[in-house]
Amino acid sequence: MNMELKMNQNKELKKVGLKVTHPRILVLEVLQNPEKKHISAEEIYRILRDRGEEIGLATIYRVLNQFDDAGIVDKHHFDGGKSVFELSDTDHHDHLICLNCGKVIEFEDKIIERCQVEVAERNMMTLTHHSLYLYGTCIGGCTPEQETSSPDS
Amino acid sequence: MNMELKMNQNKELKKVGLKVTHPRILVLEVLQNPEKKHISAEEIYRILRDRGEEIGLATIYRVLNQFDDAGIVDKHHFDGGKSVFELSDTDHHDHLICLNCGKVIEFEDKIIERCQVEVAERNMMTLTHHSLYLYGTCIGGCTPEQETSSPDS
DNA sequence: TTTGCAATTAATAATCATTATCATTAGTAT
DNA sequence: ATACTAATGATAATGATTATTAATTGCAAA
Repeated sequence: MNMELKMNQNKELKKVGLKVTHPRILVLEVLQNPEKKHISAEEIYRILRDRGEEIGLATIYRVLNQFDDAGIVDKHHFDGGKSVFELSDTDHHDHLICLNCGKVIEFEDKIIERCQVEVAERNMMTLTHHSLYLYGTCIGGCTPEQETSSPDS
Repeated sequence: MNMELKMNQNKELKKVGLKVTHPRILVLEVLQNPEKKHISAEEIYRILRDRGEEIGLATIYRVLNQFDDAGIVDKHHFDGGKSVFELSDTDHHDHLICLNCGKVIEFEDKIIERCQVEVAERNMMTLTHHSLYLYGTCIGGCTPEQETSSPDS
């Protein structure tokens, strides 16, 4: 890991009022991997342990929730049990998930966003947030166990 | 409970290839209450026990999952832990939930539906299903612990 | 109707993801 | 460097859901 990244991590943590500790840096580091932007606590734990780091699973959960509260990660509930987390440094987006290969595609749809606000207003409610997950299958086939994502519209 | 309802329940169960048993009728009965269309396994359990019925929580879960598989109920994952179930005899709809009073409003938005399909196609995927929950607060205030719902658009 | 048997049930133990506890350790402002 | 509070790791606890199992029950055939 290069120096610039570490600098950014420190600043990031200080900015949100969290002490710069080893576990927090490690978790941030894993989250910054562009090959795997959506990852569960358990997976982060495995990756770090395999790398030889001494870190507890409870700490991962604690740190992830702190990051979520601080607004630097987003927590998602895709179908199938466990939560996944992703750095929230990009703009808001929703997710499209392949049920075969697990690929996660990020997308943003202005029309959908606007309609949601309208639906809320029409029902005398103020929208605070939403959760939208689209599930489907890759056209033309795909092989299990991938993960890619790049905002799209 | 009147005779007509019981008849319908029997037919409903037979239609999907499930034997007509006491627990299944009881659960269907609770699900048919229009005052509380979205309800958790635990809540169904409490209602039936309070009514003096001898039924196990595990049975409720088993029956609800069978109903879900059979397509006669829909399972939802609103924010906050437990799943809620609802009879799927109405058309497809999504949900708008008040974070203060818990009110659940059903809505259907053709534009959102169409956009979702387009997003999937644009990304070379075939949409199989989706999960969309809007969270907000009632305009003008509301008191905790309600539940109402009626399809809207 | 009775019979026989596979499907279903109740109770309870087990599991899975996540959170709480608590004694120990480590940042950081002074 | 010191002190003091926040953070950590290990593990127990929790809450929701599922698996197990012995006993029961719906129901089709006789």
